[in-house]
Amino acid sequence: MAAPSFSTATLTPVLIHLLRGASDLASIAATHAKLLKAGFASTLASSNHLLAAYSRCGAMNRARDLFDGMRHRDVISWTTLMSGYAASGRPREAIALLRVMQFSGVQPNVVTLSTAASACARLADEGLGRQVHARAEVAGCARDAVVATALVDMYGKAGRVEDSRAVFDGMAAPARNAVSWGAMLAVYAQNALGNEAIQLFAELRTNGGGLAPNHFMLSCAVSACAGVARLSIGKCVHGAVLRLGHGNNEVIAVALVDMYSKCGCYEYSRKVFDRIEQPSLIPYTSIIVSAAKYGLGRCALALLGEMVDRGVQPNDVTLLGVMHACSHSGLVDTGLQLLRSMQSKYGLAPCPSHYTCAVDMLGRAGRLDEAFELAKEAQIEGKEPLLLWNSLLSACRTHKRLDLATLAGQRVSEFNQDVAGGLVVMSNAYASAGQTDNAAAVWSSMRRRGIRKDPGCSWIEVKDIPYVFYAGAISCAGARADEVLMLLDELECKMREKGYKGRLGSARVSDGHEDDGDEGKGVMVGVHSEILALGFGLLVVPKGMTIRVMKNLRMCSDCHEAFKFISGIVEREFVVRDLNRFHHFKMGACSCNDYW
DNA sequence: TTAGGGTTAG
Repeated sequence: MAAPSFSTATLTPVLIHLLRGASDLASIAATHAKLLKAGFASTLASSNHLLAAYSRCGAMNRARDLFDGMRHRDVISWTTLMSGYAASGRPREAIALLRVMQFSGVQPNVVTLSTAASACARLADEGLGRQVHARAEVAGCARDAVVATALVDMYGKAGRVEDSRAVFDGMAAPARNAVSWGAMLAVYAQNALGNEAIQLFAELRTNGGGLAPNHFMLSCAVSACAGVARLSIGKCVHGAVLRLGHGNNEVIAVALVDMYSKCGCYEYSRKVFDRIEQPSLIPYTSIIVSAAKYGLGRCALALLGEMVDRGVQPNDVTLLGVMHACSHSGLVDTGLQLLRSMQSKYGLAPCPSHYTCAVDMLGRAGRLDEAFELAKEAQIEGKEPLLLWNSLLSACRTHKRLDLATLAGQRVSEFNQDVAGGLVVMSNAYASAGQTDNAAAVWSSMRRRGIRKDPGCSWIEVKDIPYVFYAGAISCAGARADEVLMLLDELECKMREKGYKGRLGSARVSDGHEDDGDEGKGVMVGVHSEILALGFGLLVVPKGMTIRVMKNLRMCSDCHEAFKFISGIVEREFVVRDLNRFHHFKMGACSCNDYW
């Protein structure tokens, strides 16, 4: 019997099959050598297979050499190389190839253009993205499901949400599939437009042609609820997650941990986390960051220990979370130790944000000279030092160290970008020290320079509807506005009897955390937004239920005191989420023990 | 048949 003989015609498919399964450079190179030996390496199809294989394992230099040596290249060769560059973190080179390709007379197809759009998304480059969009229009494929979805994602990553939506709306209904819906949801969620995301998620039911939410859409929906702290909707989505069988999906679980934490329910976060079987880096980081927001420093430290014991390496975000937890629970020296040991213990160099956290921690503990030394030591470049000096400035104000405030204020004013926050703090430092002329000068300089600060606002969700309050503006309470003001008036009297020294509302030099409220139609000019939200909550949230107030800025110390008093007087529990953390008020005290 | 789209911590 004759020995089996393989012709090159049968050998090539075998080798190509080998290439497809190969993920390491060595085996790809070996197959490449065999193809060369068989004399088939230079056919277009084999070369394309080799290109794909090298690209898949990230060997872009090998792929490029091969590509440069090819006698003929078709649209697949070009697209394969583009895709390889985009996937290996070199999206700019991918886009550059698109130009050369067209120059060499090869026309891009839908695959090329979707690859190009996704490369632009990685760059978050709107200008390049628009060029790709225009090419897709010219080629007549801008409404192709994949191209359009990549464009939706691209505009979203570049922060152009309306353009994303226009592309999404321009897709013919049959072209819209689960991926395009998911992409649009992600755009809203990633651009802090949680309410729009929630609305789109609801639209899926009516206009989605029977599409069921998949794990992508669910994680986006949960994350959208987290962003706008919509607890009741978040719980509904959680229900859908369980019903649809995604209870064991780690990505969704992380989104849920984050959502419950941002909605003021740490216990639920913890429950969701505890159900994750082998939590990896991101779940651990997420629960640590949650614990930090609730001032659970020891708990965060325990979680860090647990993850290290399980062989999960923390990263810079994890350690920042632990430092915040230390900061929010008064474990100042433990937090500093962590900063000092992160390089030796975890191989991570401290980032500007770690220094900022440490400086903030020392500043709030009144250790201002140490904070100053650390701030000087931190060799930080770029935008970050603004935050660092700003936080120090704030601490100088609290602890009435005008000597250091002036120094920090100088550093803050060296930054030309986004100075509003810093100037407000500077003005408050003057005001606290009784230098009202200087305080007013800073304000007028801000007005002259057209610098505005985001207005402070607080909101409360009642029966799925968010009510947003601004300082001094009670109109959001609608017909109950007068009742709210009367209630607050009455509460203020009772608080005074119990020793409250602050003022719920009155005309005064702004303490800066809110500055441009209404002129005040009611009796309380200048009353802070969280007080109004609380007053409204006391009227409409049934007794026995916790009142949850969200705020976009840090709570001021006056309001914090007021909330403590009120919780004792009305015997109710309040949870306030401010910019940094949660405060749980109960029986006249706050869970933060006045660290914030 | 070798190339394409969406998710989680800060």
